[in-house]
Amino acid sequence: MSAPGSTHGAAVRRPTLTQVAALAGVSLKTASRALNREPNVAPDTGRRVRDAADLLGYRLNGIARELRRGATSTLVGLISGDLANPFYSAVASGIERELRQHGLQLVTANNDEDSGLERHLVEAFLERRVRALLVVPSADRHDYLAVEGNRGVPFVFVDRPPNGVAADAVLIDNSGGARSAADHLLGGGHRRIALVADLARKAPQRERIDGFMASMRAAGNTEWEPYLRTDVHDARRAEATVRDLLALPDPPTAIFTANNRLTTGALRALRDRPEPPALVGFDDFDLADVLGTSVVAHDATAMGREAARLAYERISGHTGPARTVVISTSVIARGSGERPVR
Amino acid sequence: MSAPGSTHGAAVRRPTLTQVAALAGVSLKTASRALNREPNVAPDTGRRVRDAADLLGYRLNGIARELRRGATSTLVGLISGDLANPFYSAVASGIERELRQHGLQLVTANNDEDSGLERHLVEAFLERRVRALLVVPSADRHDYLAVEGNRGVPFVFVDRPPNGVAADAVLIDNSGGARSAADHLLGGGHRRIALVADLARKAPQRERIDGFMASMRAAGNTEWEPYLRTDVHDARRAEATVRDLLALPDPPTAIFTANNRLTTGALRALRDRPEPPALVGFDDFDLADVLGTSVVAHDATAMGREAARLAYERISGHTGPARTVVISTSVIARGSGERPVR
DNA sequence: GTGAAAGCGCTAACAT
DNA sequence: ATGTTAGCGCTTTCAC
Repeated sequence: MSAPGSTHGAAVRRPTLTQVAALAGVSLKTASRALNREPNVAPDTGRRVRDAADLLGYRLNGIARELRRGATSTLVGLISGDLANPFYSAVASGIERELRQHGLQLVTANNDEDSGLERHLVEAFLERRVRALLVVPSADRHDYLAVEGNRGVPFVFVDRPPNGVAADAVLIDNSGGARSAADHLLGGGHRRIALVADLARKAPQRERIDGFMASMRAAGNTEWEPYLRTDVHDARRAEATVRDLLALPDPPTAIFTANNRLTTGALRALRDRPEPPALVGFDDFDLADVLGTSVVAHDATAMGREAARLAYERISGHTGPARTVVISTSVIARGSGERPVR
Repeated sequence: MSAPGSTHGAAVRRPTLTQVAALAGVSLKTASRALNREPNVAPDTGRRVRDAADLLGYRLNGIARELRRGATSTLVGLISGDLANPFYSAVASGIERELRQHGLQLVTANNDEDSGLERHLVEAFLERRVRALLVVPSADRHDYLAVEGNRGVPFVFVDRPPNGVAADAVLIDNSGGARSAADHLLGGGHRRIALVADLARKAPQRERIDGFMASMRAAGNTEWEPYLRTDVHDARRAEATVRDLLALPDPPTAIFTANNRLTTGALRALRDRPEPPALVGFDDFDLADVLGTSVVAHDATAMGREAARLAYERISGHTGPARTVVISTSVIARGSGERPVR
């Protein structure tokens, strides 16, 4: 026996509009009109229909409605890395807020940084007839999307540019951000500056590396070269990498970490060091202020919001060439990046 | 003129199964069988159909399929607070991973801590015929859900218990966690212990407050009483509250903050203090190790995973009384909670 | 191994 | 102001 209010009685088939109409003593279409608050329904009829609906516990079948209205849902898909990474969750949060304003809902999926899975997810979303698809792509090429865009499903690339297909994108000024970090450290008199970066084949990392190098070149500095470390993919390896750097005979006097995970690892390695090197990290993070960590900051939530906005404009019928929105960066000096050369 | 590979040509209506069948020269049903890899299709026929589908850029219409199959989607809804809060995003990440194993997809929505909006979102999800609904509820009562559960949509409450309706739930051992934090501080010799808590009307906070008080009572300690601060709802107010506490004539020698946001605020207030009080925070967080912050930890991702598991069992037909899974906590000593009494 | 007909629950078009 | 008919794109009978 179920307790009163139990949510676990036997599943009862949901009532349909036909049943509501029958109970209210009106035709199907009248019931539809009444529940959708369309004009041309007598107030009394409307009330009778709504009472019948309440009595039966009727709830509109969105699937049937969507099929009839043209097989297009109110869903927008987001394919990204793990939401447990604060960068992705900040992006998702920005997207969700923007979409909600337009009555759209966000469906999220994690690509596990696997391009095969990513493609599979794209297909699944398209089958579900999402109105738009936002992707923080893991795949290196996206040719297979070209045919889709022409079928009216707008794509927006987030954080990483499209490759092999023209599509809207929202990107961070990676190169500029990296240059300003590098200049910041050069300005402090540093010459032996280490760069710890993630997978160099991903565009954002490549741009950060290139930006950093451009600054060094402009300053006529080549002393940084022995301290370049790329393809460091998680915090643990970043920690080990930084420890190794500091154990060198001529250790770097400053370190630039190219994303939030790497900064975390570096902070662990620098912990308890009496005379830590200067440190600037790409991506701001919670408690960076308390830790006194200087960063290249940007607004990930705004990035999500802009991506959702671009998608919404396409959904609303905007046509025209692909657009790219660039999110600016700024150096926030909190101490770690201003440590003197030792 | 669109560039080749442009995603923004005119929207072309998607081909239907009927068109694929016509092109392949078979009947609608045979095409359906072939694409769904059902038995009883000649290999050659199957190939012809799939070629036709590729040629047309056919993609199954999931909406039509779902309608025909009984108007139930492969979506599972999650209604929670802002994903920008790492607690919620960790929960979402755990849910998403678990659901994916079963071919289900996660749809997220933010309730903005507003019970009216929450109810609206519940209705929207039900209209979309989600298979299950996971909620970190903001509303205080959930009676209105009772009628829904009986219609076969399983509800799982996450982090906060259902009130007014029987439903599955995944909860943290808030009381036990708070007691162990309190005991930890008492064990360090502290007597004037401040408790900084969020909205006391939310169950998790109330339980943490009650657990803390129970420990104090058991230890015969009443000295903490002047230092109780509740309804501190964000990091900024937590920072101010802690500053105020420390400015008292007899400041507390230890502080217990009842969630991650409040701990963040407290850390800001304690920053640069020469002799900070002891601090233990509820909820673990990134970089707590670097900051040396002692916490009551629990596994938010596991919480999401358990919630998804409960939901999936209901979806798969499990009936029976509502179950509650309790996620255990543990104190992680990192220094801040072990500071001596001064 | 293949096909014809019916219908999921709703809304659009066209009566009345 | 209300009702009738048709049909969205698919899967499910049931027949061949």
